[in-house]
Amino acid sequence: MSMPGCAPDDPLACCTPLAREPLGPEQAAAIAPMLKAVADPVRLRLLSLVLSHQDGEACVCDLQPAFELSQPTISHHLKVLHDAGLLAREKRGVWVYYRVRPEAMQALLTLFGAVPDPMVAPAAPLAAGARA
Amino acid sequence: MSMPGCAPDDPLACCTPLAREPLGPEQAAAIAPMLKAVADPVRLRLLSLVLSHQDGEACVCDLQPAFELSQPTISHHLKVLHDAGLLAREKRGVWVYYRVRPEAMQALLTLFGAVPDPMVAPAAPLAAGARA
DNA sequence: GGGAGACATCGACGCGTGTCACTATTCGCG
DNA sequence: CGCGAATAGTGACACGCGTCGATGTCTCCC
Repeated sequence: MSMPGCAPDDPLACCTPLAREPLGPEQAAAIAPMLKAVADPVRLRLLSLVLSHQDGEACVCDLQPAFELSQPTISHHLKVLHDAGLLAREKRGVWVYYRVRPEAMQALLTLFGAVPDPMVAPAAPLAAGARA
Repeated sequence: MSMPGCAPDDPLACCTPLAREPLGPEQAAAIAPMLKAVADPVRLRLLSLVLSHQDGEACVCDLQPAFELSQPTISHHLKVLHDAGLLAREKRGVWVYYRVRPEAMQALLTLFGAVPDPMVAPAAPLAAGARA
């Protein structure tokens, strides 16, 4: 109970696969904000835009023209993504460049990752009940 | 299904990787509901519970005791997950069994997958995406 | 057939959140 | 050194959503 990963407050380091075991309330509450951050059309497009942009980074002035939203609104969404750990900020001159954090993507992949048969259950007499 | 890929209203069949190209407003609007469905602690736990339950399925009476929520609330969350295409319903006798739809999980994995480490794949049609 | 249990639906309430106009801050440039 | 541009913060408003109690529907069992 000490180190087995999954600090309940660090969804990036944690993110037990959903299928591995029943998620505890604390873990769920820790992970949900990251998903809430992604669960918005504008933020989804922002992520996609940053990912597909030159060198994988983009500043607000690059992103805003893609939307019909005010600049504070775009800034707000970027802050949400940043606070959720999905985007990294770097200020260069007058511009602020955003970049997707690979750990976050990895965490999401781990979360929804299928239960890979070869991955776990070495000695577990679990009978491998599922999908036999 | 035809294969042109990415019908804008079918996030399950669609789900272009976020990093592949900038997501269009319609696509983002189509995918967001599925993510919104998952972006809730209770629903996250419900998914996890169903996935880890015996035979990968569970009825409401199996799930409700794990929460301190009313039965209608649990039913509501299950409906949200069902409407989002994440859960399949099957009524057997008096009980209703829920099961996670693998296509949905696959769609989510596809969405967040393909994070370009080596930049782009030139014209490679083989994709070879999965970790093989 | 009637009663009991499992689950869904409905209507209502309160909080969270996406949006905007306005304002503040920070930096480069002349 | 002061002005303008890029970005973030603030307060307000409207809508969405999670929750509940009450009620409806269906199915099994005696």
